[in-house]
Amino acid sequence: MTDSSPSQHLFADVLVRVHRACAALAEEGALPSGLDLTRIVVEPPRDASHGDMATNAAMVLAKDAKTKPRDLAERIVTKLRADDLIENAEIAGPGFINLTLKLPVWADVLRDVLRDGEGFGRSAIGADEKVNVEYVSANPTGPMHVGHCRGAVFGDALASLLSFAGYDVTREYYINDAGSQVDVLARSALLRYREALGEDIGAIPDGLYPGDYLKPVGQALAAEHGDSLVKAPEAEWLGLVRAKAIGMMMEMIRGDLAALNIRHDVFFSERSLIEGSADRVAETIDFLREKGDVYEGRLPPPKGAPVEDYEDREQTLFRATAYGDDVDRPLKKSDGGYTYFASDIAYHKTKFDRGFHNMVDVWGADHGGYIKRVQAAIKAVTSGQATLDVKIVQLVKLLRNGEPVKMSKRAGDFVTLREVVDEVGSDAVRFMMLFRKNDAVLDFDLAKVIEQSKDNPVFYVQYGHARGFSIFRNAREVFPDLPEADAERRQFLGIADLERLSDPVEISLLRRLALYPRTVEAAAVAHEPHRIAFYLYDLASEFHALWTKGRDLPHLRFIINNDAQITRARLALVQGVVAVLASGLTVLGVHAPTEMR
RNA sequence: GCACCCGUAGCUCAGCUGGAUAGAGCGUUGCCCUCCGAAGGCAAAGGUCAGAGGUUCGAAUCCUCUCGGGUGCGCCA
Repeated sequence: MTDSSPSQHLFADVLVRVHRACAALAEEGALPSGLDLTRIVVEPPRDASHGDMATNAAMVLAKDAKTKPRDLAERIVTKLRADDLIENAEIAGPGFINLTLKLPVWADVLRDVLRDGEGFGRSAIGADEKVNVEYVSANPTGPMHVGHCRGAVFGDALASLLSFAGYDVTREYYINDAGSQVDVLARSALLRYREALGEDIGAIPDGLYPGDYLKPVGQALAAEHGDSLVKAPEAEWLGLVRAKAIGMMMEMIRGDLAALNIRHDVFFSERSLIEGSADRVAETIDFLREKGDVYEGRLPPPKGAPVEDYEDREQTLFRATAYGDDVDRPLKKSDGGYTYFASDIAYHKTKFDRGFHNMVDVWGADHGGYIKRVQAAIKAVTSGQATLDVKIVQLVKLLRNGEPVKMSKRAGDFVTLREVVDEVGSDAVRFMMLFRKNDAVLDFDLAKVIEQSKDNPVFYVQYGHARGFSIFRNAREVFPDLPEADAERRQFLGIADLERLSDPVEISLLRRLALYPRTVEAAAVAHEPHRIAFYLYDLASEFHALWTKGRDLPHLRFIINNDAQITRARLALVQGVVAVLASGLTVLGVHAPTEMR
């Protein structure tokens, strides 16, 4: 295969061949022209005995072609058999076409991997389109706790995945620094300030933040202002103390994120929407009002949970129902300030104004009821030109040996993210958070994730990578000059006689490698990074199995002392596995170790 | 009451956006290994995909209803 496609995507290549076969049939008049080919897929068969790949082309096209699926399959098969990639094509079941590829195809796949290394699997489907991924966005009122960490890891991995798939990704954090919560923060900090000046403040009153983490803020304020704020009225110190506290909280949060190997490109301040020369929230409301999407009106009282101080009044409403939401949503509070929703509309409008037509928000499960209104708002504010996909991450149940972990009172009744990362490491946290679909609740067992056993997926996958390097180290008895550096080693192994990899288990492993680019694209399109984690687990599993086979069947060992040729080819296979494991782990933000300690 | 998410093996979960005989790990049971490549291997049992209808060549997947669990429901973010 000399005309390797830009994506090194074997499944995409074969799909092209199938399209070509259909086009040829159309030209001969055996098929109507202008058929919709987009529903045709080429996928791995459930059972390996069915061949290397299967396509549903005949079944999908049969109706429009006004023929029976199996008859049409017959014609497509004739074309496909003439293809230089395809060894054999057979019809099965209701009209599946099972394809067996020519053996050299697998050597070509490995050649691609050896050429591209960790870049294998990189895709261009994103076409450099801009995507904004907003995640974490925790309130700047304290350190991050475990509840935040799943969304943080998920968002970060999704951003990496989209980037790997060819999107131009911006990682963004929305700082909620404008609501009443940050005023509470400021009042809490002022108390710590008085404490730092030597005053006995007693117990922290209800409604204020009790955590010790505000003590450094108090000390910093004392150092900067002496006792000048003690007697000042709140109006004088509030803004100043608030800014200081938010600044220091954000520093702390950035530190927490850094411990998880997470960084954002943009930290967007909610306050910046209304401070300074322009009031972006007012502008946005005016914009919507001109479109007729904002009006003054009344809302029926909410059902279910009774609202204590409910008051039927006329208010400023966004016509969310015109865009798929269940009720219209208020934009102003009774005190005249904007609702959080109003700010959020303006905020998402700035994303659009900054050129993002693709947006992804990562939220906690408790915000699920908020999705419709924000999507409605984005439709209104961008005239349908932008899309927002909201990914909900479910709760994490923190366990230790199966028992729920008690909350630590000191930090203010929550387990901090830092405590967890310090205990089990960023790799374990990240991988386990991603080894589950985002919308399923997750049990996270502090004891199990650091276990060095097959039962621990983090270890299992990382050990696969390390085992590859262990094989390289042992291989130096046969190839003393096997290079240490990745690129050189890939080149060294790339000249191996890869066609000698012909044992069914070796081919099976190569088939798995060929699946990687397809997995990357599917995961990126679906916004589901967990698919990468599961793929890596499967790949590692198959690699370990092959290694183990060498115990009973010495001829299958990677290193065959009296046969440098086959050893080199198998080392190339190991290199392929190592490269893809490293690639996937990098996408997930997990370290790929060269040895386990 | 309404909206959204979920329901798959004893347990924890995948299932590639509608494909073939629904998979994996744990647990259970039975063998093998425990010298040549430590952090084991092989195999078996185990299913009304919550239930009932519908859509079509074909449904765990899409639609409707029912049951069961979670989340949320002006002026918190």
